[in-house]
Amino acid sequence: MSINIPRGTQDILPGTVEKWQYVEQVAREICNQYQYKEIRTPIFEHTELFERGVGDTTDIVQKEMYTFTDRGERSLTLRPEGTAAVVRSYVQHKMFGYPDQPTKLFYQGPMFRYERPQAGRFRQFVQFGVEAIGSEDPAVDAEVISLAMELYKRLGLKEFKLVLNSLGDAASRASHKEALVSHFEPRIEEFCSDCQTRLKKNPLRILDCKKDRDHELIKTAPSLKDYLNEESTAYFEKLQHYLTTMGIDYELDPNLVRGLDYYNHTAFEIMSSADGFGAITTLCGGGRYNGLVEEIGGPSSPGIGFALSIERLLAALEAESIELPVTSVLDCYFISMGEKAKEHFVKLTYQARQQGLKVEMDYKSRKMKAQLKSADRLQAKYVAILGEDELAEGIILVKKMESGNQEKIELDHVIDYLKKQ
RNA sequence: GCGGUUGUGGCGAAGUGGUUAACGCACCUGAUUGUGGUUCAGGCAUUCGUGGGUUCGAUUCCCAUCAGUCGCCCCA
Repeated sequence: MSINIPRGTQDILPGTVEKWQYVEQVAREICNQYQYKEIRTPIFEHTELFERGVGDTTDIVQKEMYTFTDRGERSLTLRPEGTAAVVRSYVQHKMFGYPDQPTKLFYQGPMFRYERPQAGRFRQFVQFGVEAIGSEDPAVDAEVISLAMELYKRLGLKEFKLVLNSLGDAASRASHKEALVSHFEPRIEEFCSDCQTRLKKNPLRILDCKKDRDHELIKTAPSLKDYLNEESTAYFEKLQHYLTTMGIDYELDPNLVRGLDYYNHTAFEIMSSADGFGAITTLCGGGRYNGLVEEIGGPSSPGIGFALSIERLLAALEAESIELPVTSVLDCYFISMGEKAKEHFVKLTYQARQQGLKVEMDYKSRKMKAQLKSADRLQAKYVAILGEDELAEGIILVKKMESGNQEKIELDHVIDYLKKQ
């Protein structure tokens, strides 16, 4: 029995990998324009980092981490998200002391969560994310959000929307949570079993429940908005003002909550609204985390960032039938008839490639017809045919595939000829 | 962690309790001693995810298990 790929992971094969490369390239271009610099951190960290950074009450930490003990008895964890590690690095390398704050970073790489896979969800998935640490200014929030929106826009996506909310500061959040619990608790048995567990874990989620959405208590529930203090409200309004002046449309959703503990103030999601997209519509999630740097052991530094999944991005492109410009053509396919010609091509393909040409040859001594078929499949612009007769004459037949026109070229001049085309 | 659904060649996909497991695509070979995307002919699964059971006999029935897929929880 052969061994298969682990559950929830995927091989990205030629034919698909080009799409990934294209998306990654566009993301890098945008980051360069926005002046976000790439950071690469390990794919595993001390388990404690995520327990403290992500929050040990979250589902991620409680049941989704790939945690293992190494030979030195250290508890390590395959990173389930990127922000904690970036912040760890920010603190460890004292980036808060760098000139030109905020520190603007981006990362891209695999993340790992032990979950049941489904459409848009994997155990290993690739996130692209940015973090801007060291400034608490709604203009930075606006910049970060606009960066994410720009990526989808540049790739040609149309059916997506920005959803925005403010969670306020920690105090606002806590008092709202308390209010929610005392609002629902007396009659919680009227709600579904999910909501009953939500009451203790994350009461805000009850507002979101699909089953209980018509319950009167949901309509009369205390709104987070009413628990935002003056500062939080002003911050949120300023951000909205900036987005409006940038021409970025958004939708306010008071029930938008992010799953990780570290968020406060700005929370946002970019969601696909394309038909036929799976149940999971979130393409990108992000928000502000003003307490996180301190939590990780650094000086109090406010930050904001987002993470998006390349898998979901590609799925969204697919749902909208958007083709990325990734086709590749071959300059020339070398067709050999006979052993001598093939031997000559071993040298010729090498030389052609040194000259910057993209060429291929046959390695299976197939019939000319089969070789021409390959040339066709590889979208070769030209084909160069060499057999006993040509070798004797010192020439080679160069055929333009599109027109079918064919001419004799001196064997020593093929590369030059091809380069001029 | 829970639930639905599927599992036959490289891919797609029929099928039946019983001597030889359709078909399509792809691929290879030949018709055409050296010219592509057309045509025609031929080739390509000791085998129907895996293990066990029922049976004279199972790819077809039953059980288990694994995997894919979709959904719930939650999230990117």
